[in-house]
Amino acid sequence: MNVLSNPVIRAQEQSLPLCGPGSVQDLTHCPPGFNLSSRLNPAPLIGLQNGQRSTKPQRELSPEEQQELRRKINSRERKRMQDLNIAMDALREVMVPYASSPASASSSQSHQPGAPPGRRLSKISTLVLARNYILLLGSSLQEMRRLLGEVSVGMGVNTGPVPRLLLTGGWPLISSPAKCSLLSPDPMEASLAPAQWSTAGASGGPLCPCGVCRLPRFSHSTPAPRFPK
DNA sequence: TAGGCCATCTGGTCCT
DNA sequence: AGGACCAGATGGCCTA
Repeated sequence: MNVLSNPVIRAQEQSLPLCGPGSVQDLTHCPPGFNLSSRLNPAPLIGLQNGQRSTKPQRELSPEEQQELRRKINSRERKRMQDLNIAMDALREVMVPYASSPASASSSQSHQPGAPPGRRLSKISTLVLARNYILLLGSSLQEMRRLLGEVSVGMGVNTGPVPRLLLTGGWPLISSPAKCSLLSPDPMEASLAPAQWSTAGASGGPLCPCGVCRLPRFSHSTPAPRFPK
């Protein structure tokens, strides 16, 4: 989203009231009886008897101070989310080559002017894709270790030039249970054939039914060089 | 028009 | 006390 075009942010920068008359903030964000004062200085917290949480009386803030504090908190949270999005974009940038893009293009979704056509990966797609890619790399590493071990034994060589790290194993494969196959693919199965991401629209492949990842299932295509040059 | 995705606000909780 | 983190709520935008 274009930050500069966001009315709320504009209001923030212009110190417009978030709620109440003249506010650009939607009224639904300001429920009936909205009272910033009561929010920043809440009445005795639910579940805490006799205000056990704070023994010190909260300093009473003037409405202006409350607004200023709220603006400050909002700004911090906005910054935090923007930093998170920057990191997500960096990850997305790395993962995009490994995801096939649908035919449809979205100008607003492709936030980069020179970005290739196609929809950009959603956040959850980026994360799931990255996770599976990491697992795939781990599987490849394991297989490579195995092959190197076979070669070493076949040649009657102990370890030779083979890096110890490769032979010692210890790749931190994730073994925690997950709801869907995409979120917990069998690493070895994933290593058997190169995985290819497909889209439901393009390939007709079934979407994952778990409702969490909302991504197409892995589909194995014809073997391709595992380490293309 | 429904659903997906997203940004933002907000209050609560935990940590330093 | 202040900041970081989190989750729920909400509205906007876009696509099928």
